[in-house]
Amino acid sequence: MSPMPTEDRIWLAALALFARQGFAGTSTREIADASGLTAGSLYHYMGSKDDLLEQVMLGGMTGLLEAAAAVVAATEQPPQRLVSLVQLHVAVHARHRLEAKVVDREIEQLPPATRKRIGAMRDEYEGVWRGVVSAGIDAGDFGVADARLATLALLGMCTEVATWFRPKGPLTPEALGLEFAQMTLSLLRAGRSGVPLTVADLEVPAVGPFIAAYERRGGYGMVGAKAASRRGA
Amino acid sequence: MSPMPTEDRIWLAALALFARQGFAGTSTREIADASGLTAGSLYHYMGSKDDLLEQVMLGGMTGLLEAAAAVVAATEQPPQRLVSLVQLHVAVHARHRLEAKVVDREIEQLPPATRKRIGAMRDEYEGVWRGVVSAGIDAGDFGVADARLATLALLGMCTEVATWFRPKGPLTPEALGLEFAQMTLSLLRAGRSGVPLTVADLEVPAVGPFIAAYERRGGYGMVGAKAASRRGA
DNA sequence: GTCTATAAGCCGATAGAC
DNA sequence: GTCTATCGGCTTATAGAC
Repeated sequence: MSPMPTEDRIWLAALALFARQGFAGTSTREIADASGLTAGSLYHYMGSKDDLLEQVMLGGMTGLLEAAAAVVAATEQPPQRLVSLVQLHVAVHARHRLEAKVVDREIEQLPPATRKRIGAMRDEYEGVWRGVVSAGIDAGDFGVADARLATLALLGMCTEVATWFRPKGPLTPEALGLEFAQMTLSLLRAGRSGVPLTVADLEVPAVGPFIAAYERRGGYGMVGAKAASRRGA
Repeated sequence: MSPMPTEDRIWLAALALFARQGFAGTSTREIADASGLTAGSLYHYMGSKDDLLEQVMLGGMTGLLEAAAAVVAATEQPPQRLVSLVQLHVAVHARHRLEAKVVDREIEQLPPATRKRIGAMRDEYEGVWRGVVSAGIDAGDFGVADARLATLALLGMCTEVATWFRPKGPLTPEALGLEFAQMTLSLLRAGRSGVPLTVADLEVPAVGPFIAAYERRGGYGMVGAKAASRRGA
């Protein structure tokens, strides 16, 4: 087995520590220890502790936005779109739960400029969901009245997956996404003329490619951005 | 207007700072500044920064557990029970969103002994919900198959309220709780022989007394526990 | 590419004056 | 009850040897 590159060891160590203890609760020495380095050596790979967080957040949000765009491009009707968005969000929050937890909880730790940028991306992502829910209500696909409230409820239930999912649990990320998609349709009272709509009734594209779209840019593996980070600084 | 007691100013300042920046991201000097004191004076009121967090978490979880017990005592059928649990949880997470956010996110920051204690309380609370969902499935009130999954989904959607609720928004905490209760029944596919059950069909006790049960012990106002904290130390 | 050594500053907490 | 002053330790980050 080939030894893991130092960059990746740092990335994974930081992700695990930030997810468990929070960004502010993690010292550079802890990251160094967990990576098998000393504190000073860390700065050969990263610009600063802040830069490291910025890259985690930017990578995660970029991946999520691009994957959501892929979902919208591959589907047309609100029910299919929403089912795919939920499957994607849940599977990503299960497969990459450490990264997702950091992205979801550490926005306030970013320096103001970056915080605004990430906040805007978060708003855009939420807007995609709300747009689909709204369109579904207008088209008579969903029986709920308040699109904003339903969207917030759905995002909440899907996002919290990152806090409780365990890889050794009974369900794979993809199977979990399917279960949550069904609960989503129930919550929205999806259906027409009193006949409930279930996931089984729908032709839904496979989630795999959407998860792949997330991992293409959103996953780890681009830690070698120290140069880019220094250029930006 | 009577000036706010120093204890309460410290409590509210710490709550606001812990909620926004996290426990680890907040210094005792910041708490002191926001309370109109110097760092040293803080220790006339608290044993340590850890003690302060412990009191927030213990107070919040105790309040939630006692209020949930009041719900269980005041209702009998699973649908009513769950509707009341959701109304309570949502209204408390809206009315006391700073405290709720801290309780929900800062468990890992506690020293191990306290962490275990709070973790056990959290498990107990989740167990109450799961028990009601399970009982409802067994009784034929709910159409979902997996009680564990449904419970996690519901707790997730209700807990996230603390992150997005704004007091100046369109809904009061109580009205929001009612909307979430309805979405809960939909998600669970509540009803019998194909006829959906709505909140309007149920006789549900008023939430007010349950919220009051939370606030009796769970709210702020018992900061004067420095003595108690010192006794314990 | 990794180390040691260290700078400069903030941290939680205490002592003691008033 | 609040202050000032301060301790020892830990923080992020850099410099320079190897």
